[in-house]
Amino acid sequence: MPELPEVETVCRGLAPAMVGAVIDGVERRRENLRFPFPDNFVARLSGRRIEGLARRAKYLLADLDDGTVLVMHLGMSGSFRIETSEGASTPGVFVHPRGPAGTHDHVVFHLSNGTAIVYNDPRRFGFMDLIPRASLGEHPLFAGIGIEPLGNELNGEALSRLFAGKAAPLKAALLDQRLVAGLGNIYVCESLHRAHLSPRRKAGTISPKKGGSPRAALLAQVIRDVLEEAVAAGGSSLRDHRQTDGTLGYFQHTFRVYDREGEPCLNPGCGSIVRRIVQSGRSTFYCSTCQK
DNA sequence: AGTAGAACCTGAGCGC
DNA sequence: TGCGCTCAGGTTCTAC
Repeated sequence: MPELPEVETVCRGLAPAMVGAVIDGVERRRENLRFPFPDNFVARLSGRRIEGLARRAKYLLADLDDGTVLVMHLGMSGSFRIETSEGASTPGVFVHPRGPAGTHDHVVFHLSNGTAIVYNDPRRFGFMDLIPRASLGEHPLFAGIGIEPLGNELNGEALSRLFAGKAAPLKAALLDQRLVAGLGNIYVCESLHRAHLSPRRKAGTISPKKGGSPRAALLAQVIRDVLEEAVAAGGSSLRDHRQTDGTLGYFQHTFRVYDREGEPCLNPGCGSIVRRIVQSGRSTFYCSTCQK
């Protein structure tokens, strides 16, 4: 489910409820998600004040007042919702659309402001960890992670440098979190279509010369554009993904290729059929006429 | 160096 | 109504 824009949307939705609040208690309803919870998870969180909430790549980072960071990854199907003490009839409170209430609600943070932050994750590919702020950068999760696509580091020169000499397809290189951190299957497909670049092209060929190229600069720019537009739209709502207040993101209405196999390419004057291929075990959608 | 495949899970959608 | 199959936003491992 969540790529960078979805995690950013979740972060912005949770921040008003979480930042400044004290964690009065935590319900941890199972022993593990993708990984076991860290030792003494509940005890280490209880009584802590949340000083900030941020996103890095696809991770949510909650800064606690004891110098640790609560790290959260949503996997494929994780989502948060905010519940107030007034209950489900309160405007803005997410009511799960189907299934028995509470199914797949694995963690609940009870906050001093009366709200409960509920983590739901049917497939349980998400995980949570507690890491000292001072050593976050050296932690295996973050050491060697790639550049932030919405930060200042992403430009044509950076892409050229990162992809130089790589024989892997552009699609695989863009999905590699060690190079650029935060892109997922949807936004890679969309970005490559906008940049008119084939997902099958060798990554090293976007910039045959050192120091960048118009092609690399264009790719960097469309990645930023696509991500920023998706964040502005509140993310995509594939299947059961929703924002923290239960409303649907609507960026999926602007997909140009993703999940459009067999439908016409939307580039003006093209009209070729969008194709689906499999790369690195993932579906790739693209227009073989427009993307070279 | 790359890639294919499998693994971790549940649920939706489809053909029959 | 239900069975069996494929697919799904992520990541990480093994085996060629």
